[in-house]
Amino acid sequence: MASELTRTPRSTAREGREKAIFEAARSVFAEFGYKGSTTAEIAKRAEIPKANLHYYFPTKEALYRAVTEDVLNTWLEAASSFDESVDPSEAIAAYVSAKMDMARQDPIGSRIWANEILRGAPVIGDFLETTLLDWLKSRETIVRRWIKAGKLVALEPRYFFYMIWATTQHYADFEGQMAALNGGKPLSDAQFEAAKAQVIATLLRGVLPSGT
Amino acid sequence: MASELTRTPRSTAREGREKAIFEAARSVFAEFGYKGSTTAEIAKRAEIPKANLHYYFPTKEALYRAVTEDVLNTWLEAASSFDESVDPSEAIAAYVSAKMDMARQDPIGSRIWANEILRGAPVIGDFLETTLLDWLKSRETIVRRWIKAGKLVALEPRYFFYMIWATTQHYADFEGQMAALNGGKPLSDAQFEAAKAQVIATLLRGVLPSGT
DNA sequence: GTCTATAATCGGATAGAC
DNA sequence: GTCTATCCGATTATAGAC
Repeated sequence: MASELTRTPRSTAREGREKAIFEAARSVFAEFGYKGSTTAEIAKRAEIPKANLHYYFPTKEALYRAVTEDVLNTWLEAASSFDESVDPSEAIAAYVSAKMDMARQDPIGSRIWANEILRGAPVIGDFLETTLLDWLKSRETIVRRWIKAGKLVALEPRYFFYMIWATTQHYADFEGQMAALNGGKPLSDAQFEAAKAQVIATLLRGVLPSGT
Repeated sequence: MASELTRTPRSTAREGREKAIFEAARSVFAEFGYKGSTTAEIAKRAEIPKANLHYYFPTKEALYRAVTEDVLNTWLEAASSFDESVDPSEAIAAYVSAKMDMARQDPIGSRIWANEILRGAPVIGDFLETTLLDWLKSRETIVRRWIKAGKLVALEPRYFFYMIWATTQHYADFEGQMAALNGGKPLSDAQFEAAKAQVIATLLRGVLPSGT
């Protein structure tokens, strides 16, 4: 019938509401952390009654876990950009660039991660000890190979990755501080691109041998 | 009398309890942020009844403000280490070293700051826009002078300071993540000193002209 | 000054009407 | 599927005994 053809399919309506709740939850969890967030505030930002939220996500923790899992998947996607080149300077530039773009496009995801670490990582602790550690170890091997080949100065790869993570995620996690120092306005696209270019340049200069 | 001489003076007893509450509050606020923290948990960690806490600090917010103000003072103390030398390489090394030591010795202070920024800096916003911005501007002037004198490569000073802040504070804010990647144990003193030396070396190499 | 008891409110979750 | 009404434990804060 007409109603069958014109109305939004049931499953799509559900997906739309779930997505609204999900996005609202992301913004609240990013701002207040798990404990400081309330289902009432999430429901308010999703513009639905609180009870309705509990219909789609039975508990606050289930909603938090769904949000967190999504953040980890996004992180892994960006991580893959490290592999796309064999030359250290290209690999590092591509990875840092991807992480900077991620900080710009999805600062909320980065903040959810930061809040989770700050409270002791009760939910993503396993991910850190397994998937993340595996990723890190395998990339450390690549970096050590570069060092042996004289393509990179001698350094402990792990602390170099920490430096990359810190610097890039700072543009997401401390966006508010940067805005306060920028006349109350977030970095413009031009400012951000300048920052990104400088971060890449300083990091590369810091680890590539002289005269490269 | 004997009791006058042997017992802890009244003011000292008060100071001791205030300090216990203060330290407990620091650890709780650092872990859960303002909203996620409860006065009950703070009282528990201070090992006093909850009502007693409210005697010394009338409200949760008053306690939070006291804790936050202390963090800002500590930050400013470390900031002064940037001035102690005129040579860029020495000034930068001294500042980064001081910030790294701060991250190691007072990670809680750094985490309180991070949590405050993550929720939009409602309490320290004024500090950021006035004192911190003034500090940053004056140091940018110094850095620009070095660049003009050929002592530093061309760069936007602000993003360089962001890089220093990000990298050093990462060792406080993401200590939990680093521990998870280090077999569940925090960085040893030796590991931390190696990281600190590498951070300084990479940053200096990244901004000093070739052959310095 | 200290602490027990409690008021007042908030927050997570559910029952049950529609 | 949706939402109003509500339960009940948690949380901030205070009153008032000691």
